[in-house]
Amino acid sequence: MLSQPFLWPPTFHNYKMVIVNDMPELPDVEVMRKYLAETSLHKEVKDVEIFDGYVVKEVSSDTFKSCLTGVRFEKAERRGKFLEVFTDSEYDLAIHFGMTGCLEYVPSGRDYQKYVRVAFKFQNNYDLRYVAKRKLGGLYLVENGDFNSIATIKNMGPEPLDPNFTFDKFQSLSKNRSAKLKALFLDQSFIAGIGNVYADEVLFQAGIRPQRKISELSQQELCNLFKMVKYVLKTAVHYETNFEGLKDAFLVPHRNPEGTCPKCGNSFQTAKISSRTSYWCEHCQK
DNA sequence: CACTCTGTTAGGTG
DNA sequence: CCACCTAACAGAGT
Repeated sequence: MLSQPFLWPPTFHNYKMVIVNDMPELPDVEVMRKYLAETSLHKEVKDVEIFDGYVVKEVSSDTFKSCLTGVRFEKAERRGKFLEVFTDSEYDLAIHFGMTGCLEYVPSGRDYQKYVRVAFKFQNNYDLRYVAKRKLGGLYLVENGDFNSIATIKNMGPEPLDPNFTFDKFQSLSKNRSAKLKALFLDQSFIAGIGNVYADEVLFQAGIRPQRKISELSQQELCNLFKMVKYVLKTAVHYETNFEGLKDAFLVPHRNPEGTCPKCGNSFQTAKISSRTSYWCEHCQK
């Protein structure tokens, strides 16, 4: 998503599509949530077209289609990297975008782009289409708002931007954890919604290298790390993950092999940590 | 052709 | 049983 600047910002009212190219994490899913809420609520779903049943999880395509035909989407919430769509029926919908998923709201007659997997066709002759190049995400049918029937959601750690997620909670979660910080932030059962890119960003803003362990941080470092979790995600949501607003102070827009640190100008270090590529600044992160 | 990218989980180890 | 680690998968891009 972050590497598609020419399509930003998404325009809700003339229904320009939201394209997520890569790596939807909490802020990206939040953009998608707003997009769905702006475009797709309170309209009857006349039909559900499933082009690739692989992305429909846990129930058959037929069940999925028949349970959601005739409903209206009433509310869109987010839990970690999941979008939770409440309908006016006993069935609700959860959407995970995997690595490459996105949504587009377009007139029903518009040609299908190559990777449309499912289309919800509304009464007003517009579609909400789930588009995904790689099929790592999926659509889940849940009953009576019980999103905890999805194991990943059930096991999720706290929602980082929830005001109830306080430093005390963060500190107690951090006790007895010996994994590298990078691996810890990738763990959705530790804190929900952070992925490879924003894990690097949080550690960059906190000035802490990804290989370190949470048990060896000073109280001041731990406190700062907690603040940066909130700050980074809040800022990315504020700018709707648009690079322009982030490029002067954030690592993310420069997170590529040629990129340099926006604070000191040095090249980034990269390494595989927890089998994921990490970027960090040797000078700014200790 | 070999290998990259990442979110999630399965499976192994201690 | 849990914390942790690694491999595997999806597939187009390099």
